[in-house]
Amino acid sequence: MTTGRRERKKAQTRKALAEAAVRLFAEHGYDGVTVARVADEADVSIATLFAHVPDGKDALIFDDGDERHVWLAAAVRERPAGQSVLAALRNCLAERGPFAGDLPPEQRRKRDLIVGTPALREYSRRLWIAAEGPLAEALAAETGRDPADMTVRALARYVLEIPELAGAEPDPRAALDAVFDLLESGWSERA
Amino acid sequence: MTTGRRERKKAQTRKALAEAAVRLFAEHGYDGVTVARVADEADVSIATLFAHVPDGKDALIFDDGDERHVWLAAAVRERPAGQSVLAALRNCLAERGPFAGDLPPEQRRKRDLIVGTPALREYSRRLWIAAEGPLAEALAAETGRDPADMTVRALARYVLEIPELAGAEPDPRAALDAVFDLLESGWSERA
DNA sequence: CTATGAATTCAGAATCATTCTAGTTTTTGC
DNA sequence: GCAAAAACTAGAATGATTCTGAATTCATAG
Repeated sequence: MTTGRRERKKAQTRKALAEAAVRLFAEHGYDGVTVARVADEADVSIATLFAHVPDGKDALIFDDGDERHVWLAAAVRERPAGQSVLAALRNCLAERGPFAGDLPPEQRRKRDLIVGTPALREYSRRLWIAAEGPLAEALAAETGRDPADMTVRALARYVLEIPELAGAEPDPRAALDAVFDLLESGWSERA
Repeated sequence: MTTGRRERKKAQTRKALAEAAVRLFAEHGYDGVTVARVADEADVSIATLFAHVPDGKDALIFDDGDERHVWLAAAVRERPAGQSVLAALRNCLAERGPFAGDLPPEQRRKRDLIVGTPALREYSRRLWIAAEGPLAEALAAETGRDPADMTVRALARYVLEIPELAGAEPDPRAALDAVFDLLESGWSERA
């Protein structure tokens, strides 16, 4: 039921829009490209562009980004026995987003585009933060707390803030580790 | 030199804009008010409105917000002897923003407006985050570290994220304390 | 006091993102 | 094949923001 011609075409158009946007943004800069130009390039009308990307211009290049919360919660729930939830999240993040090691040049260009464009960085952050609720629930479930516990919510938020916080550092992986260490041990530990 | 008629008029107009905006936003909702309406209410042209508030509609009601970084850094630097930097920041935040105890009804309305309006909340967060650099510097100076140390930057960021994170909780003050406790002791302490 | 240059103001046009309208074309389920 | 649902489109409308070019006001050196 998710594989009719309809669904296929929809996904295809969405991808065409994302690819056109990445190409154009990379070449002329985010502000140097109008949504009309992207629509043209993908050969759809402006109205159709917004039908496919209701969150607007920022969201154009984020073809995916709707399932972060799925694999984040999974990483917490299905971690190896004996591993802490934070260790699981650290490993999970280390492979994703701005922390991934060597990417194909295509994806590297896209990552650089995001990191170097405030509007896109901001939207990327929103995508991460959108997983706060689900992640907090998973954390609460795994550690036997109330999902509304402020401590759990704060931890979820702080973890999800890491890509934006550490993603632009010269050595993102080292930065990632430093922040996780802080979250694990707290500040007073090292004062 | 900062007290000519010019400066006075400028501040006066800025305040008129902020007050008009708060009143109209509170009455009709953020999206129910156009900048043109606010300009009218303050009896200036649209162009003048943007000259006074270059950051746009979001920024209209934040007449102040440019000196957070000053009193934050001061709170850290001039804390009582023996007090930790985090304790100083906790006390400092406890009196400000969404955590302030009993406010005059005027300011309460404004605070509720911000908390209840996504666009304003988001802009408020940006104002807090803008203090990250200065706060990180102050923290580094006080604890003998490199201001570019990721740990210091992360701590600054996490502290500044607290108003947005805990400000809408039923008991903001308790939430504030919970988050500071997490930052102080770390997660593993309570796993 | 007054001329002059900097800053402020304004009306109105122009851009651009986003939404709305209303009508046309596909796709799907039967 | 047919009717309803879903997608598409051109074009108009809205609203924020910027730009232009011409007044106005202010500060102040002379």
